[in-house]
Amino acid sequence: MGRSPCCEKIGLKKGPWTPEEDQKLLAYIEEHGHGSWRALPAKAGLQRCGKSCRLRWTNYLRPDIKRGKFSLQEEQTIIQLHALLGNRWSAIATHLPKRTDNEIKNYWNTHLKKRLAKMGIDPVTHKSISGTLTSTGDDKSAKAAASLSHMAQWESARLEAEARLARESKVAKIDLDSPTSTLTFTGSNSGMLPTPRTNRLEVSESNFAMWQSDELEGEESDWQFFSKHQQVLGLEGKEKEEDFIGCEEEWFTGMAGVGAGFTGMLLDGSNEHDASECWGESSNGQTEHSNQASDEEDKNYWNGVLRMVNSELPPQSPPLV
DNA sequence: AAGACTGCCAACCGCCGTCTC
DNA sequence: CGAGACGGCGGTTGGCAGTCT
Repeated sequence: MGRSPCCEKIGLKKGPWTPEEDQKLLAYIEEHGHGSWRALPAKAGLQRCGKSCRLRWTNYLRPDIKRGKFSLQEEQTIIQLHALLGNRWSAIATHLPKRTDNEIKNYWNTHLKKRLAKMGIDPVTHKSISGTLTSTGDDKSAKAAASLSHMAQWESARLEAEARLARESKVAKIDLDSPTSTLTFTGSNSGMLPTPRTNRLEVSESNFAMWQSDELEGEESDWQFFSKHQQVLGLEGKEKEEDFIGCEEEWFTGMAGVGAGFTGMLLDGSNEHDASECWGESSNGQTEHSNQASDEEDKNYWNGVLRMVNSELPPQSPPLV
């Protein structure tokens, strides 16, 4: 037997919201807070499903929503985070203050995805569709893909731990618009909260163990990858974060090809010529040069991603030089 | 001028994880 | 411990507006 519908369908309005409905919802939430969404429509005098009210509020009426055109900086952020996280719009939205996951999702589907596809880049994998990346004669792309996957897993684990902590510390009213992002492993400190001072996420031993146990079912290299960085992640302080970035040097060199500056090329001018240059697809024997250039771009690119994800820097700070 | 086509985005749908009893 | 309630998330759709023919 399936779940009962979230609300009685009969008599409930659907479709676009009228200004009057918006006003009612807004007024009610401003005065009482949303409380239980299911109970809200009746209390607010709305012929709507609670779910519909929640959606309207979170995607449109909330006062801290920024509407309108996405800036170049925001586009960069979306593309870079999508490369890391995939279609995890809510996670991406946490790094874009005042933007909703729905808006980001729409923007990706209607603009960015098409732009990538037009340039011959698979919007899902962020790799060249033509396969040029995997036919460069070395295993860089394979490494890169693996590394990207690792990063995604790593970030996923972080987000899960973050969400968990947010739940555990609801009373502490963590500001969800300021996502924690730098992992710090602690000892047996299961209830530890992120400290307001550093805005760091501290992963308790239990959370970490849970993640680890999941990983055990995967490739050993997954765990090795994480372990390798754990030492650095466990350290505190900005100088250690720099150590971490530095330690990524080796990893970055394996990243050549994946996302090789495509953010820049997307934003600077979305034509195939640019794409070819950035992807080192030129057929005139300048591959060596463009590989070097793209190595450098990769470092900048992924440094940007890491810095953004590890939001020691403000989310709006330029990830690319 | 009008019908066809396309792009965009607000809103809906259904699934999933967590909470509560 | 299991079932139902609830909120959140991502995929999809419907309708409007703009553009093309």
